[in-house]
Amino acid sequence: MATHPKLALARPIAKPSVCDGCEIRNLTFCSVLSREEMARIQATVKNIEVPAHTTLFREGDPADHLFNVTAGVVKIYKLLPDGRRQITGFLFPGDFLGLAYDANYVYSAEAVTPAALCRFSRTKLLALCDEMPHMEKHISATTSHELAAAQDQMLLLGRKTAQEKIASFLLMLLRRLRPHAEQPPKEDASLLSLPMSRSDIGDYLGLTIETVSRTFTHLRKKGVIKLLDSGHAEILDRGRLEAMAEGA
Amino acid sequence: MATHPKLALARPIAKPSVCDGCEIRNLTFCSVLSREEMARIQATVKNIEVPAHTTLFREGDPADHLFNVTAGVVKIYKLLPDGRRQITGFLFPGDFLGLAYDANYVYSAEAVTPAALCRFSRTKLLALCDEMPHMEKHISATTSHELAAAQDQMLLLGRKTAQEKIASFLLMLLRRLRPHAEQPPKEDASLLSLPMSRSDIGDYLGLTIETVSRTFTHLRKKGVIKLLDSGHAEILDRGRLEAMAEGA
DNA sequence: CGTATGGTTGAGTCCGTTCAAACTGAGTGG
DNA sequence: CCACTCAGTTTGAACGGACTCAACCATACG
Repeated sequence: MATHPKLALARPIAKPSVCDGCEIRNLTFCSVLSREEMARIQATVKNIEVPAHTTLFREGDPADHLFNVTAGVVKIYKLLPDGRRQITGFLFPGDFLGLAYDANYVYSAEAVTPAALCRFSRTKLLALCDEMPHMEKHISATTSHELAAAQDQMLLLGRKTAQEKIASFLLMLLRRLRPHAEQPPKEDASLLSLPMSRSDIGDYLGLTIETVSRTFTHLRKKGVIKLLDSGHAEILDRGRLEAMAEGA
Repeated sequence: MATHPKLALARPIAKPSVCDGCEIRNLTFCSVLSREEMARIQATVKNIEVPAHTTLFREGDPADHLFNVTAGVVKIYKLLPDGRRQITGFLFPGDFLGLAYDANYVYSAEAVTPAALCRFSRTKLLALCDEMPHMEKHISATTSHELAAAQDQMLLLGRKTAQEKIASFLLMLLRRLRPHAEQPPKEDASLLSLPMSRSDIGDYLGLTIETVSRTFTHLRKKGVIKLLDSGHAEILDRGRLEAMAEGA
């Protein structure tokens, strides 16, 4: 699969004040923090960069850390004993990561592309939450949001056809992934990068790789999308795709 | 389907101090409230009782209220335009209900059995959250819990077979539904009431009613469960069922 | 180049669906 | 008390969408 070597270097981390130059700060709970509060957070944070396919943690591991994705794409997933896998989410810059039930992670996390993350000590961040209720509020709003998204995904997994699933997936990516880079809508905003493998897409949508591939070609033949290469697509008829996603 | 006429009357509501006698208080955020805080909450709460199949609210409705289920079973679900339905959860006494994205419900809710609920004004409860951080913390912990459950359900919907789905479902009910009434484990704790219709079970598991029915009989013929009537079952071999639920 | 990995395409199969009919049990009214 | 209805459930037979198995193709890499 086409990797994205530039991504890992796209956001050089300035050592002295990591968070000041943070381009995705306004997407996270950091956006509600004052200057002093940011300083306290920064004392507990570590910026990490990982190559693609790095496992960040596994389901069942002690949940020592929480993360914010700052660059790249991360997937979270659960496994059945025989290896069947369900990807429960793709995470993009600004997304929060590390939900734990009591003290252990309830899912595994792996970098899809080269990725950068802010790593927090779980206990320290939770302690800071007690002192900064507005931050806690932001996090809990995020969790509610994720729960709503999870329910949408349940509808998709339980009741949509392969074609509807793929259409929904492409639209989700279009919403979440700013087209290619952070350039303004110069080029048509319908260009879409598919950083994850067909296998990942299948495990996210409850399909096999073959069905994913066939459905892509089917949409291509219908003239709804254009496949540039396996990692890039263009949405030719967004309205049609939106209709398909809801089964119309 | 067999309704449960006794349920609606099972918890007589004493007008003067509704919450004092609340049997499920320790299951909700009320458990962390002091006496004075309870009094403030009580001023905003209304106890409602509804017959089976009452719609509490619909997806898209203005989210004016939040609810705690105090008796009975409630289902929450989402619909596709053509009527396909995904039930995203069954709620039991103690469960919290009413997640809203901005100001509108993101799912519909309907009583499965006769049910009783505490109804809160959303704005008032959110205001009280600001003053009672421990209550807010409890609610947000609940939301995290629900998110973890939602991810389990995604694994089920995306990757499990019909048999594994039904096995998982029965075990979920066994965990959530105290066998029959609130009597201590006098009778064997493997008795299970199935208050929802086959259609509800199907829409919860991403199956048709026929497949649900067939899978039940299949499990019966295997000797894993016993079907008393369409609304009651007995788990004969829990270990086997647990193995089946995970695909072993 | 040859090899490897991931993606596409084809053929055949199967699990769950669809369509259809029979059954069950609760409620109703003669 | 029984006949009748009706909604929900069960069972049967046939179908089909997605899966499995397998071959082929494209791009990356040593």
